[in-house]
Amino acid sequence: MTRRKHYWLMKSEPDAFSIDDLRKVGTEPWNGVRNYQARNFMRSMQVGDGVLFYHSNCKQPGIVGVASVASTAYPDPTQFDPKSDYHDPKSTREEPRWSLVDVKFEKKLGRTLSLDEIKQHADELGEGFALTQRGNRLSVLPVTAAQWKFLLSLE
DNA sequence: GCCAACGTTGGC
DNA sequence: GCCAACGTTGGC
Repeated sequence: MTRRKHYWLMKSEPDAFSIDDLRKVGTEPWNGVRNYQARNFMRSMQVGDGVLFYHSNCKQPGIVGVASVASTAYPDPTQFDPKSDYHDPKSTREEPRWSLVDVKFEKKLGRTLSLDEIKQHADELGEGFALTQRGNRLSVLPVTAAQWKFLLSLE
């Protein structure tokens, strides 16, 4: 079953894991997502989907690179690890609560598309752009093909 | 470091 | 099932 490529935006704190870190390792299991909506988005991802890599909680928040989905969703191993910050004692191997996908580096943008700049294009991006919706803290969110194309045209 | 916004938890 | 308390996110 094939379907059209979908697009996503995934946030990461550069102090913890930056676009340069992703370039270094190539592919990274996107562990630690502990929000059901974000998890459900990951479960609907397919290999080859496009990912905008976003730096959050830092000096210049914004889109810094492009990645792709490199696996379908599978259980996040950190949920079973008592020593991990992401350990979830309520999750079992029989019925894992949390999932992740592997994310693969594609490219780093020539410049950061800052949140400030993105907000200035609210009209082109439309009402439905989850990133700039008030109070939205989702770390994984969908991007339409039109939004994807527009955002990357800003580079 | 502050704090608004939001999700989750748990007592009732 | 309500909702207050608490924890987290993330811009500023």
